[in-house]
Amino acid sequence: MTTRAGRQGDEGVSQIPLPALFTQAKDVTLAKLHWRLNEEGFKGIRYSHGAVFRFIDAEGSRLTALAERSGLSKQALGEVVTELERHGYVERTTDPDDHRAKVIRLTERGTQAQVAAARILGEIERRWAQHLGRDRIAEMRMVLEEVIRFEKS
Amino acid sequence: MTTRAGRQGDEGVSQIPLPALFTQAKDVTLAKLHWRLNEEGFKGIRYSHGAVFRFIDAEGSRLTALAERSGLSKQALGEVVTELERHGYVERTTDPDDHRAKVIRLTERGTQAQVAAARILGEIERRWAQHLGRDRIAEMRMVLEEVIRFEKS
DNA sequence: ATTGATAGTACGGTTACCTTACTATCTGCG
DNA sequence: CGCAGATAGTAAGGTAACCGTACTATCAAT
Repeated sequence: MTTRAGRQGDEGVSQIPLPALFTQAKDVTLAKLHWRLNEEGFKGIRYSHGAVFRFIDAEGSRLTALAERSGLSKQALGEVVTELERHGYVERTTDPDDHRAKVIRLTERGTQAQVAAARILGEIERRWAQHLGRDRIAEMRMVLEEVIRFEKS
Repeated sequence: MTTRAGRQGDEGVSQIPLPALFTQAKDVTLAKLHWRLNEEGFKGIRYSHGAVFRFIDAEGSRLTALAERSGLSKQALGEVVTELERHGYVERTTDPDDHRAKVIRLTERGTQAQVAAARILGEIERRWAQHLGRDRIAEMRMVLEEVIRFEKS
């Protein structure tokens, strides 16, 4: 018995803790995404900006709506929007029907970035599927979703 | 054709982006781990403290060694150690052979926390295995590791 | 017209890191 | 031996990504 696994109650055995595994997976994926975005000329986009790109409506959304959908506070989201505005990815206009509210809308460039990000993430996943197995990646997705749902309930 | 998937080039389709999936999986796992630790009386342990618990040697380790293993800077790790010291989980003693260096060692309580954390993570994983399938969780682990290795190379 | 809710902003705080000095100590060489 | 250069750790200050608690502007409803 040199290095055989699976004695009896041996479960995980893979030594590396789950949170570290998830964190590293997230990190390598995001690193690649942002590297590619930069490569394609979408400068100044950072991790936190995803909260806007992921949840904004085509016709624009209110700050409060984006905050709720992303689970961030209004302030946190406000800062993100300000940065994206500075970089020309979104614009803030006062809602004509409600002068308290502002509508945040993707600019042409912002839409391009959104499309590019979705495409790049798709490419990353497809490359994984090619190298590690299409079914295995699909399964990983499903199991991750189930795990999240399970722990949240 | 109501809601059937798998037309042609349809790959991920699961709408939720991979980084979000990984992040949520990490978050729910860590939330549960720290909740349980607290429940068992291990107070004041935070996410970042894992860098010490995961990488420290039984005979104690130097700050520099822990920093290297965890990928953090010496300063970042120094702060973490200071906090763990305040909470009584580790102690810092000057290395008798090299007075520049200090040896960081788990206290009795620190070792208990380390053991508890490992046990709890094992329990979490076992529960997933019971509810979602033992093989599926094992596969998820493997695929995650492969994905990480793949993107890092 | 005032009162209470709502949209967004301002200000300050926290966590988890980082970089750039700096001090103390050790090691090797002339 | 004595000093140069490396190494261990600390100090100071900065940044990113958040948070909560005010506060202002506006709206809606009596």
